[in-house]
Amino acid sequence: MTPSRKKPNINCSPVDTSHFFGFAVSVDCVIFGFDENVLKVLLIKSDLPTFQDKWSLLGDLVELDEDLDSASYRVLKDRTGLENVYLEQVHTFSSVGRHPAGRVVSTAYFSLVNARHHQLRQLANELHWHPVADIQEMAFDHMEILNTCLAALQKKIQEEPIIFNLLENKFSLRELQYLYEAILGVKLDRRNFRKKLFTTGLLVDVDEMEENVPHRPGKLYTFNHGRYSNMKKKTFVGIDF
Amino acid sequence: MTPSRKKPNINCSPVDTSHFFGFAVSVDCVIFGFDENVLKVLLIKSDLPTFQDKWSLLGDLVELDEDLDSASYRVLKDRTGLENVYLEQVHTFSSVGRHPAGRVVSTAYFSLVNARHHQLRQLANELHWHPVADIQEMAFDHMEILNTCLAALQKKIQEEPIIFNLLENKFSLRELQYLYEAILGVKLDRRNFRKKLFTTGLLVDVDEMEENVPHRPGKLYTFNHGRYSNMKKKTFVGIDF
DNA sequence: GCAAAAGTGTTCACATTACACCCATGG
DNA sequence: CCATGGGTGTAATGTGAACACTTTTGC
Repeated sequence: MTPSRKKPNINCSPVDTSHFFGFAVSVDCVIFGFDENVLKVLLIKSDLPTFQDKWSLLGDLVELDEDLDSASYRVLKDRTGLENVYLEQVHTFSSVGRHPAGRVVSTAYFSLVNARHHQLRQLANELHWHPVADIQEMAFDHMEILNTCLAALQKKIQEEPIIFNLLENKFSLRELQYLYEAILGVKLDRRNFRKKLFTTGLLVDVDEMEENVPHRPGKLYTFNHGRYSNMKKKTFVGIDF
Repeated sequence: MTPSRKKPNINCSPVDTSHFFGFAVSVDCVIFGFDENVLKVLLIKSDLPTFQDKWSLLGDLVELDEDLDSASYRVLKDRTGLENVYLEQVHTFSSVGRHPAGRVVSTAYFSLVNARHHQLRQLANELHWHPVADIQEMAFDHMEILNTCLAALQKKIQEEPIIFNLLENKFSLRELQYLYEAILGVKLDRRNFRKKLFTTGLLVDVDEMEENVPHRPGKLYTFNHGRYSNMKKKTFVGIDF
């Protein structure tokens, strides 16, 4: 390869760069959901000969007139039917041989959706929820992408209260605690958990109880979006365990 | 745009994707240094007509046979002459109109170098260190990239001891404290700072003193790489203020 | 001797942890 | 009445923040 210092630089001088415009760019979405007290991810089966019958993340090529965030939202909307979902860019994967179709650089996003509140579209290719803990092998470099996004999720839920995107609008403290435990892979003390969550001031008691549970019903809460927006302006909101 | 659900998907089915291979991919490196008790960043002047005389980050187009990390290392080596520098991918920027030469998606990295221990190469285009705090305007979307990378640096130095990459091999506690203060934009209590740093066990007293300082010389320390590697295996090393 | 920074401990407030019993509901 | 989880408080420990004086060197 020609040393770049002998070559004009794209940020610096006008130059014929046509030979560089040979990349495709894609997004891959790690769509997390929570169901049956287990953290799940939405996967599809690959038909590519190279990865016959391996599971793959949901992704797509980015159009030439589209940015990465828009492409991710598009994938999410097309696959889950949901809009206004939580979506966060994590990392860009660029190994030279990572895609058999050619030089495809892919930016990974994770998103958090309510696994019960959406209808899966395009049920072809066996679009399904899979328990994250059970996944051992995937197509492309998607196992690495999944692991990277899971680590990002674990870190992020201890910094900001994005976890509520995975729950119904109303939820019990038990559901919330099981969700934290499922994502972090730890057991938490119930009393300390309740104390900490209440002191954040981010839970609103909606004065309703669980129904149809085979035990004493718990209170239901919603996430206080308004209060969180105010807090964010001033300082970060840590929820550490 | 055609809804993607009517279109074969790159992760799923073989498909003619040639019309997507029209992107260029670049890297932009936010190269941080510390000198005169000020956090600085290495910039170059742009010759592009659109951004005449604006300052720009160091970046380059990625070759078709090169991944993003390699491209960043190449830029760094070419510009600073340094190898084995700390380099970390931060975010990928993809606004449709962000580069006048065409559709260029750029992945931002920050890197930490010792601003005194390298020789600037390619002194054309006024390659120079600039105090981060003084920068108001830049070419392209580089102001946004710089701000994003600075925020990433601020966060990261409170999670892992990467900050030592900005100092000489031997440093005084005062230099280290001033560096934390410069990056975080806060004042720290000297006694508490020393206490905290010593309890990490990451400082080795090299039994030398500062020389040629107009005041009582302080002890010099080095960063305990070996101990840090061991700690990393077990748990993360937080340095919070 | 003066200016400048090195070096050094204690106290207080707050946050985190560990831990056990009674209560409400469904079956 | 039994199984299941809901709901509650306190004591001990650890962590972060605030704070002042003496010492060493160069000039």
